[in-house]
Amino acid sequence: MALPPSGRRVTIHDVAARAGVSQPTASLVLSNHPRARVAPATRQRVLDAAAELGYRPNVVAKSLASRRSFALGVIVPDVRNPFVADVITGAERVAADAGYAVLLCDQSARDVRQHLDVLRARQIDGVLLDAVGASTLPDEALAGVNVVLIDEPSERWPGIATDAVMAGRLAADHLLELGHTEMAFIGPASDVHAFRMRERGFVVRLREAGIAMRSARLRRAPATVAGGRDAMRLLLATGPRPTAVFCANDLMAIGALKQALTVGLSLPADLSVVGCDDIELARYVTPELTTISVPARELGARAARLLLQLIEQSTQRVSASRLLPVRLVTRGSSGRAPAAVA
Amino acid sequence: MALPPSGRRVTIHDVAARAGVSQPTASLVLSNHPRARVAPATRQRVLDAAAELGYRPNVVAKSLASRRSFALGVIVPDVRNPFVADVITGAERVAADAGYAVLLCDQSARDVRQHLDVLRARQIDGVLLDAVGASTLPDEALAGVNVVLIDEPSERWPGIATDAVMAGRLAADHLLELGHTEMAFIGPASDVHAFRMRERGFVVRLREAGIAMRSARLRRAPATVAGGRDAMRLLLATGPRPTAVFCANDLMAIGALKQALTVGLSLPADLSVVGCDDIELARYVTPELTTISVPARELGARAARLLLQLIEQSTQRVSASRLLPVRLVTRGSSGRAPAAVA
DNA sequence: TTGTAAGCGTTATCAG
DNA sequence: CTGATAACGCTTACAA
Repeated sequence: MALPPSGRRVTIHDVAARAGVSQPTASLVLSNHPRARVAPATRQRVLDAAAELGYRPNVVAKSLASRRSFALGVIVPDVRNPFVADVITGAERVAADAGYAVLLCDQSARDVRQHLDVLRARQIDGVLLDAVGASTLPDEALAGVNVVLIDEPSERWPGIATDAVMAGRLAADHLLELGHTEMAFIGPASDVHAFRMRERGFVVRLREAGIAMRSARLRRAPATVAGGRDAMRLLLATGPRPTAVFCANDLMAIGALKQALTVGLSLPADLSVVGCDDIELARYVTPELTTISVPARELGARAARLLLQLIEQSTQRVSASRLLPVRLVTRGSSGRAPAAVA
Repeated sequence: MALPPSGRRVTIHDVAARAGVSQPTASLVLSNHPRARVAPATRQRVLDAAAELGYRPNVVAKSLASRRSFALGVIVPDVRNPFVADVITGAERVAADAGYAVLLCDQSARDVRQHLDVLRARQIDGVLLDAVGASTLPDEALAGVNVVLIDEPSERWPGIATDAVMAGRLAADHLLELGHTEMAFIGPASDVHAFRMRERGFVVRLREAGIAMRSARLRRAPATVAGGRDAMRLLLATGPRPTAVFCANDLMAIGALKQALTVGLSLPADLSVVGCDDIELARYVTPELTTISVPARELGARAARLLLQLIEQSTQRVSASRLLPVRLVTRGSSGRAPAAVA
C-alpha cells in the first residue's frame, strides 16, 4: 500500500495509510507520547512506514494543534556586544538540544515591546530577556508569556543573574589593595540592573574603606567602546585626575584605556583601569585588561534551562537561582597607585 | 454584539462576529489582500471591531494555511565572531522591517544539515548561509528551500559576496609598496570560499610582482585569534622570518600580532601584519591593525533583501549581484620593510 | 489498543 | 461584494 507522495510532502496521513492504521494512531506513535499505549507491533509498523517514506513532521501544524511553537525568543540589546553573543551561544545550545528553535530579537531591529508582540503572535513558548531593562516595561508587555530575565533580579519574573554587587566589590578590593584612593567609575546611563549593581558594589566597598567618591568622578555614557572613550576624556578634563577607574563593562574599559593612552598617560603607572565581563577582547588590548570575569555562556545556558523547565512545567524544583559567581582576573592594566598625585 | 473573549485569545472569528460579517470576509480585510474587493463600509466595520477587541493575528495559523512561515533562517559558523555578528545585524534589520522573524542557527549548536532539516520542518521561507561551506553540502540538503549564500558565489544558488580576490590584492599591493618581499599568509584550513579567494588574490598579485611565496610561509589554522597565534608561532619557528604577514581575517591577524609581540618583535619595524574584515576590534589592539575593510552589515542586509525578493517572487529584477567593494585601511601594524632580513 | 470526530486559527476556492 | 465550505497537518478527547 505504498502511497507514492506525488510531489506533495509526505504527511502523517501517508504514513498512517502505509502502516494501515488510523492517522491519530500514527500521531501517537510518532510524537512518542508518554502515556500513549500502543501495541509494539503497530508501533513498529508505523515507524517503518515513516522511515520508508522519509516522513518529516510539520512543526507548524504541530504548533497550531498543540498551541506550542517549540521556539524561544531571545531579546538582547545588541548581538555585536561580545558578552551578549556569548550569552546567546549558551542559550542556543541548550535550546537546540531540547529541540527548540531560537528567534533572535535585537533591539537595533525593533524595540522590546514590538519584539514581544511579534513573539506572542508566533505563540512563542518562552522568552529570554537579556539586559533590556525589563523592569521599565509595563506589566502587560510581558503578560501571558513565559519569561526568564537574565542578570536582572525581579519579584515578578524568574531569572538567572550573576553576582554583580560582588563584581563591583572585587574591583574595589583590588584597587584598594594596590593603594588607590582616587577612584572613578564609568557606567551606562541606562537602567540595566547588573550595571547598577556593579556600580553599587564598587561604591559601597569604597565607602566601607572610608573613601567617598566625588560625583564628578562618576561618569555616564553608552556601554560601548566609544562611550568609554568619551567618558574618559571628560574625566581627564575635569578636576584632579583619578588614579584608578572601574568601568561597568569591558567595552567601556577598553575605550577608557585607549583614551588614556591617547593623551599620553602610561598604564598602569599613571592610571589603573579595571573592566567587567572578561570578554575575549580583554586579552587582546595592550596592556591586557584587568577585569572581573563573568560566566556569560553559563548564564545563557542556565537561563535557557530555567525557561525550558518553566515551559515544560517539570515537577522538579527549578534550580535555586543562586547568583553565578564572578572572579577577579588580574592583568596588565592595573597596578600600584602612583606615589604622588597631581 | 460584543463577544467578550472570556479568557480565550481573540480570534478572527470574534472580530467577524462583532463586525457582523463572515469570518473569511474578516480575513480578507485584515490580511489586506491586494486583490480583495471589500466594500469600504464593511472594511471599516471589520477594522473597528478588530481594534476594539485588540485582535492580534495568529501567525502559526496563518503559516499553516498559507504554507509560509514569515521567518528566515540564518546559518552561521559562530555568532561570537564579530564579523558574523555584523552580518546578522544587517540581515535581521531588513527581515524585521519586512515582517519576518529570524531563526538563529549557529554551527556550534548543530551542524548545517541538521539546521536545514529543522528549518524545513518549520516551513522556513528562506535561509541565509554565511560562510558555512555550502558547496560542500550534498544537493539534497538544500533542495526545496529558498537560499541565498553569503560570500560564496555559486552556480546553483544566488548569493551576495564581497570582492575577496580584491581584498587579497589590496593587501599585497600595500605590502609591496612598503618594500616587502618576504611575505607569508595565514588562513583557515576550511573550505570557505571568501577565505580561499583572499588567499588567491594575495598570492596571485605577489606572483605578478615576481614574488613567489614558499609553501612554508603558507600556514593553516582555525580562523580565530588562537589559530592566528599558533600559526604565527610556527611561522617564526620555521626558516627565515618573513617581514610581512597577511591574514585571512582580523581575528587571526590579531592572534598573529599578539604572538609577534610576545616573542619580542616590534611592530611594524620588524614585521608588518595585515588583516581582513575591519572588525571594530581592529582599532583597539596595539598597534592598531592595518586591514581590508569589508562591509559586513551591508552584506547581511543585501543578502536578506535578495532572499526576500526570491521569496516574494517580486517581478523586479533581483539586484545584480555585483561584488561588494572592499578597501584598504592603513593603521599602525604595517610599515616599511626592514632594511636587512635575518 | 485503536479508530472516530472535533478542533487549532487561518487562507483559499468557490458559489451566490 | 460576500458567505459557505474546504483545506492546512497535526493533537487530543472520547468511543468502540
